Amino acid sequence: MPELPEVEVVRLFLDNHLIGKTISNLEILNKKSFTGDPKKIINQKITKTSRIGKQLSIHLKNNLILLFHLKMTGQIIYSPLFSRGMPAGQGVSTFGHPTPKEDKSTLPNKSTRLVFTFSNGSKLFFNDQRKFGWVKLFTSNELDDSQKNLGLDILSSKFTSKYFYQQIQNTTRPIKVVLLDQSKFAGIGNIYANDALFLSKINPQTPSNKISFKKALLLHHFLIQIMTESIKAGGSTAKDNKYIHPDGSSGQHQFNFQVYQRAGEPCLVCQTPIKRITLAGRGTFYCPKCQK
DNA sequence: CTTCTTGTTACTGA
DNA sequence: ATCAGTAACAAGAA
Repeated sequence: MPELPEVEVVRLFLDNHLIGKTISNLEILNKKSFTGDPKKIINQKITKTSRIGKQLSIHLKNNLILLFHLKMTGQIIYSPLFSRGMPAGQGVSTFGHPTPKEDKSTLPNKSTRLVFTFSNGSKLFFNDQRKFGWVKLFTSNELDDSQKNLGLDILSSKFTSKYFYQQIQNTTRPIKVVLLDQSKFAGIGNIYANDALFLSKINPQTPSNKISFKKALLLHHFLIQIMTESIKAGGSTAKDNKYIHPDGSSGQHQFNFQVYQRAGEPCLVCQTPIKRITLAGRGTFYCPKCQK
C-alpha cells in the first residue's frame, strides 16, 4: 500500500536521521523478512539512501545495499533512545506468549519482523503485519540486476511526457492496469492510479493505446503533481493501509483523495456517486459521469 | 464460517 | 516470443 510518496517520505526521514550512523546489531524476528548474511552489515556505516518506485535502498560503507520493500503493510519506524518504558529490542520474544493487550506505542510489537540497532543505541523497526514485505542485502551488481525490470521512477527527470506516451501506446490493456505495471513506470499504486485518472477525466477501463496524446499529457502532469503533493502532505494513511511516518505520525494526503475508497460517495465535481469496479483483480474507483 | 483486500511474482493458457 | 489473466502469498476485517 505504501506507494512512491509514502516511500519517499520515509526515505527523506532516514536520510536525515541515519546517514553516518553505524549498525551494531540486526535482530531477525521473522526469517522470511530478511535475505542475506546479517553479519555483513554489522559495524557498517550508512552512507546514503536512494529510491526507485516503491523500493528504498540504504547504502553501506562496504558498498552493500539494504533494499526495502514495504508491500502492503510494511512500516519503518525509527526510535531515538528508549529512555522510558520497555527497552526497545531487548524484548523477550512473545512467541507462544501473546500479550493480550499490547501497548501500540511499545516496540517491538506483534508485527515487528526486524530490529536494526545503531551504535548510539537508537533503533529502526521493520514492522509488517502481513509479512509480504522484505529487506534484502545486495551487492551493487545484484541490486542492479534485481531492478533491471523496473520502469522509470515517476519523479525521475527522465520520466518525460514523451516517454509516458510511448509506454502507454504499446498495449491494449486498460489504462488503470497499465499504470500499476511497475515495469513501465515505477511507483504508482492503487491510490494514485485511481486519483490521477479522475483528475485527468479518463475512464480507467479505456484501452491504453486509445488514450489521445492530449489526455496522455494531462495524465502525465497529474501523476507527477499528485505524487509531489502527497509527499508534501507526508503521504497517505488510508483506512486499510498501515503506512505511518517513521516518527509514528500519520500522513495527511488521505484527506485529498478524489475517488479512492470513496465508492458510493458523491463525486467532488458533479455529485454523481463514485463507482467501484474490479480491474485485473484490483479495486478501481471512478466517476461514471466525469471520466469518459 | 466465507469472502475480500493489496503488490508482486509465478504460473497458465492463448 | 509475447501478452493477458489469475493463483498464491499472509493476516485480519467484515
